[in-house]
Amino acid sequence: MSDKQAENLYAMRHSLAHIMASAIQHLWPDVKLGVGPVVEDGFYYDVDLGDGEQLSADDFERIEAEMQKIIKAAEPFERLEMPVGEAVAWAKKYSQPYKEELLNDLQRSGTTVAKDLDSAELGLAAEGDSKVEKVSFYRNGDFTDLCRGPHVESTGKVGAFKLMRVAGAYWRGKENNPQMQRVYGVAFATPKELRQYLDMLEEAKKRDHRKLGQELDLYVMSELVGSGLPIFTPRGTVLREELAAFSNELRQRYDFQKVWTPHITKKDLYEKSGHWAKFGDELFLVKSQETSDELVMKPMNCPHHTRIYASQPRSYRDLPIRYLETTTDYRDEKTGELGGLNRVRSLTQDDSHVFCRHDQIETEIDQLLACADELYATVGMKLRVRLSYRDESDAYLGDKNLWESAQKQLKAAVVANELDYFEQEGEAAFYGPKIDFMATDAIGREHQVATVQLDFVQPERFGLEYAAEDGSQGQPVMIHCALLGSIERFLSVYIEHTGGKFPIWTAPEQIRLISVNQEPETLAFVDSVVQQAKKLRLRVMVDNSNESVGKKIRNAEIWKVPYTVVLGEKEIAGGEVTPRVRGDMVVKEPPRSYTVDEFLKTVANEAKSRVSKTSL
RNA sequence: GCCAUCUUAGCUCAGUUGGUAGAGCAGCGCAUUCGUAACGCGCAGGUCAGGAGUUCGAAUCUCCUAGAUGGCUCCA
Repeated sequence: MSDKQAENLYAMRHSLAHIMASAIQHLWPDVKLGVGPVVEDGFYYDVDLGDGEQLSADDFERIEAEMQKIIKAAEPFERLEMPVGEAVAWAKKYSQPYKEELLNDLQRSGTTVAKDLDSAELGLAAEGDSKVEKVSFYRNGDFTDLCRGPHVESTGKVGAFKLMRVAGAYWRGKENNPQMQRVYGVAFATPKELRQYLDMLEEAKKRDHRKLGQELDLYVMSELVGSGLPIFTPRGTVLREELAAFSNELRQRYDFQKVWTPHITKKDLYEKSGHWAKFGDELFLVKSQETSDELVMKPMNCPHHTRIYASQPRSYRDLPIRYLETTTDYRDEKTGELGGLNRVRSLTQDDSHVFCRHDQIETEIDQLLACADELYATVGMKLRVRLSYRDESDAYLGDKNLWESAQKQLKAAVVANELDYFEQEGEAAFYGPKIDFMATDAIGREHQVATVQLDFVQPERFGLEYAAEDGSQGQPVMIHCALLGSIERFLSVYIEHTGGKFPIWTAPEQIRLISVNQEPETLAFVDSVVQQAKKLRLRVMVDNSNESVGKKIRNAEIWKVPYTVVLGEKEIAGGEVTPRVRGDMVVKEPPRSYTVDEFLKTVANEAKSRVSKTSL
């Protein structure tokens, strides 16, 4: 899309927000309007119908019909400006208290907007940081709204749209503000693009990891266990363990050592690290019935790893020291935030911590970037990174100058590795800046996955030291890294990315053997193949049920098994098999026969080399 | 945590204005012994999420609780 097209699409979406607000105002004349910005794929408008009246999806048809009327009328968008004071009077006159509040803030702060407001998002009027004197309005037909534009020429030129959903949203995103109703719409320049977008949503629905998780028997939830606490079945556990093993293997190439830490600890550990002050209300508390100890479930692992480091005097020669632990943490997330595997209360991290000297930071980060690169190339997801910096708030610990240099070092590493990156303030951890990896899945959605974090704060708080070359005491730097992130979240992404069609190396079931009949000779032959496969550590399952071959093939397809092999008289006689290959893996046609040994060894090699296509 | 919607058999879903629950698949049994996406017949399976209320009568109406979904807020 050219810049010009993008601008035009933006104006269309923005104009649609106005048209929707206008339509809602026609239908509910007393509506109080909030803000109506453009968002990814569309727009929304926050409205308050008053008296607690609620919109529902059932109202969309009426609203859309009213919007179509406005569109048909092709009302021109007119821009008008007025001094802020006059604008406040306007808001009062039309009893628009939310607009009035925005305008008052605008006037009072003297700059574009109060700090918590993003003028672009709010569609606000002023530009630059200079004192605001005038604000702009846009008018179409009988509807006028505070807005900085731009808009399309007339309501007739807004492309194709669809109202999608309505949801509660706090006024200005503040939890204690009144809750308004946010009506979302998607919009595109042409009906065809809208269609494509809706098709993508359909596809996403088909791939939903919660749906596939059930269909493919990967994990279950139980009300007896609690929300946000997924339980992994044998199949799901294979996925978890294969992925974790790969993540570990990558780092073990760089001499990371596995460690192990308990899941509960005294809260003193987190008071020292600084986590208690920041996340105390999201920790699970554990009470000892024996002593007066107040324990907590660990929400992360870095403070534990500092205990291993600190357990011995360290020399500059010992560094870097690299610990690796794949372990489960527990966080008491708010119930409304839980969903599938994406956000859980028991999350497993493939966590690692490097303790190193300042002059080793660059090499260490390079190695971790290489690990992330290889992992995501293997699973077939494109990466870009977000450099997550601090902002000016007081949410961060440690010396500001150290932060500055840490942020610079992260950026330098990212640039040196020629990674596609963007920078964002306010996304850092409280103890240091991060490189956050964003992976794009098979249907174009981006997810946050791996992370590399630089930390000067915890070494200081824990008083970590090493004996430097000149005999003085140096302080190591910590580099946190998780390649998969949370394994649960990664799985949700991975399941949707693959659509449940897992490559050989992660497939819970790699080969399904189907017996043509239940004669003893057939079953014996099937069993001999199973024994050979097991020797090669292949995950093989047998379907010798009393069903038709067609039915059994169908089942194997439904379970998305990579290789399905029918075994009967022909195979027994010839000792050769003709594997049926799952559609997405095929690179060449037609299939041919292989000796059982040749077939199994090929599959074992594919698993070992983590390929996604078949070499058969 | 907040707002909205939802919860009927293992799964996917029917269930008309309140009159006491139904299908397909899966499961089990019988029959069949089958060649690359569904053979047939039969059987069993539900405190309609849980609780309280309104009513002669509640899957259906009201309230509470739990869980799920979509958002908001948050994410070490």
